[in-house]
Amino acid sequence: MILERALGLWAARGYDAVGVQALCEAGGVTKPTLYYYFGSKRGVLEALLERYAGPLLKDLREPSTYRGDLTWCLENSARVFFRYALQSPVFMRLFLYLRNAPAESEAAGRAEAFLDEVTDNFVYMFRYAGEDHGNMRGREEAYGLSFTGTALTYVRLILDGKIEVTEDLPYRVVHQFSHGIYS
Amino acid sequence: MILERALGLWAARGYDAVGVQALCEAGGVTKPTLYYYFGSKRGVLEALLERYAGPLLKDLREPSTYRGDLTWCLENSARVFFRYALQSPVFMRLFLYLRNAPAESEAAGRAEAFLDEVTDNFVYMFRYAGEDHGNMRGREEAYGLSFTGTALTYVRLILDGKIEVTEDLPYRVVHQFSHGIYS
DNA sequence: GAATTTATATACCGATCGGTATATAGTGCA
DNA sequence: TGCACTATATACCGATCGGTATATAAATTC
Repeated sequence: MILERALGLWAARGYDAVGVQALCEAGGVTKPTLYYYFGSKRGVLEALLERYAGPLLKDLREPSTYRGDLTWCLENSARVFFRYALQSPVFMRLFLYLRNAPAESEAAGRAEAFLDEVTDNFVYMFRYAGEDHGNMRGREEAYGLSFTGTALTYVRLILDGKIEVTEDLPYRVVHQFSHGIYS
Repeated sequence: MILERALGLWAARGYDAVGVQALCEAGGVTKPTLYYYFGSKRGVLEALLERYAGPLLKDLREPSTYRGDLTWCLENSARVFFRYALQSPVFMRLFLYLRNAPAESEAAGRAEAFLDEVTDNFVYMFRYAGEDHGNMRGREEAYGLSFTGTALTYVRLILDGKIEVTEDLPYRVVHQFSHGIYS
């Protein structure tokens, strides 16, 4: 419950702008109680990431494991992202915020491992896929990074209500990524 | 000079994490002096955006004005972004940070107008281009948003040293955007 | 039932937050 | 010279920051 409220506040106003006192009031506890369970403000963020980013990483693992069908991987990975954007929009807002937070900020430091793990999934995926797609020669890494950016760009658009989430959105996004906007 | 130092501090640690006192010490002035010129902490951010984001918007205006050659527009717009990533990396870091900052944060509120203006450039560009490219039917807006995201994804990769900036990078990015990764 | 552990609250810590009241230097001009 | 104006500094404001010392209530164990 405290974690949910903290997520909401941080996603709306940012990590530094929401103090421990505000977290306590939102969660209906007092400061010593919060420090009893989490140890510090940073500890609350860590528990929060464990709770929410853990499942996302787990859900991404299977679709991002290359088994011969790159398009299947991309579409289903995108599908996971978009599902989270619909079902956990507040967490995904925090996710995007942390991903672009200044490197030396406390929040970004704690989130870095999680964020890198997401990207690494796709870099590895393209590395393995590259063995079957010779024409990607040497661009596997760039494609992994690029796809992560593309997927999260669309997550952002979904969160902002700029595009509608239809059943075929993963197909369209991956098709555009794979064959360009003219096809 | 104060603005430069403020830019550096905010880009490295975030707007909320760097107080007015720190800005003053970094700039070699005292608080009343800073408040004499800028009125408030928020005022420093506004002056900062005026100083740095203004030129970026200006430099984007020409390449993003559609005159019949969409590829030319995209490549030269990308070129502007990448040039800024190389020449003003600290500002571009702040730019990405502000673009993904929580909606209700003070910093994001002040930056919103600038950020929207960047995106709007490309949305308009695709709207006009759509008149010449019938097969884009109804996807002009999505393409404008998507291209902005793609360009900034690459800016991020450049800032993080993940990809090298070569002369043909704008061509490659736009080619991938236009024709996909397989071509 | 006594001792121990777990969980919660009151009240406080020094430091820093954004911002300002007040005083005083320098500067252009009559 | 004296007046107005610009520019800078000292010292302070109440509020909030992250975090804690201490006390006590509830549950568990012996």
